[in-house]
Amino acid sequence: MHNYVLCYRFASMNEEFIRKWKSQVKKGTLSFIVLNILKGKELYGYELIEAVKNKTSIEIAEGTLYPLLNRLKKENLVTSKWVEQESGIPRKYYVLTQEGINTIDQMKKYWETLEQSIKRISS
Amino acid sequence: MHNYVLCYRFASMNEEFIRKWKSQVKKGTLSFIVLNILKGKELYGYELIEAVKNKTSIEIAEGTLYPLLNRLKKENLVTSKWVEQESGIPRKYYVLTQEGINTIDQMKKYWETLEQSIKRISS
DNA sequence: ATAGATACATTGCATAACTATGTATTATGT
DNA sequence: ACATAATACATAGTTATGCAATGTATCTAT
Repeated sequence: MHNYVLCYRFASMNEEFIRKWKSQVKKGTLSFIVLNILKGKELYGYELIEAVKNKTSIEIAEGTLYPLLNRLKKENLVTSKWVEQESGIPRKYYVLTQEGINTIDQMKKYWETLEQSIKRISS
Repeated sequence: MHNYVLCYRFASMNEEFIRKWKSQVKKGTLSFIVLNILKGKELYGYELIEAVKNKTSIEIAEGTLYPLLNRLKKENLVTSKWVEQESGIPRKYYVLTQEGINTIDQMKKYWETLEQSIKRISS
């Protein structure tokens, strides 16, 4: 009985660590992912959550995305425009700026170096 | 004159964004990197800073590494042992635990999925 | 002797993901 | 008709972690 309890505790500790780790990995990668998705086409916030999930299996909360989009806007990497709908709530579409495009290029360079380094040491 | 000043400001804003972004990318990747380096052999703290720099070009501050190693220790992913030197300050060597090895495997699976997703959307 | 490298460690700040919560509209099921 | 879920925006507070700054102590080279 004691053993079962202990096993459960160790297992959940590890899952907890992995859960927190995945959350930390998102810091930084998420802005890179969102900018890359916006490179293809203009999307609105709620749609972006679905797009990120479909393209990367990463599930993000609304409380994560909206502040992120506001930061990107503040940094002049994206702009936004309200678009009225025939029915329903208006949508705020996000558009990459030229500075945003330049920034993605710099991010990509760093990411590729990092990715290859990690591939070397983790194989 | 004004133009020069403006250009400089825009450039530095972007560099500042990239600098902060790189720092964010480290959150999460760094623990994965350190664990992977320790998989090969036991290292002490100061040596790890050099190893990370050599293998990934990532420069980390001591104020980053030592708290990180303490967290990994607290999570039972590594243990440490003091090793006296013939001359000089004793070194604290870090050793992967079995739980640490298991955790790396789980991290690796997540990382590879993420890496491939990002490769798809960023190319 | 003084500077710099080696080797450990902690404190406080900034950043960003996440949970919880809030508002408002539309669609769906019973 | 009414409740529930989905759509669509947003913010406040909590938590985790990188980093600059600072501190202690030893060894080496000039």
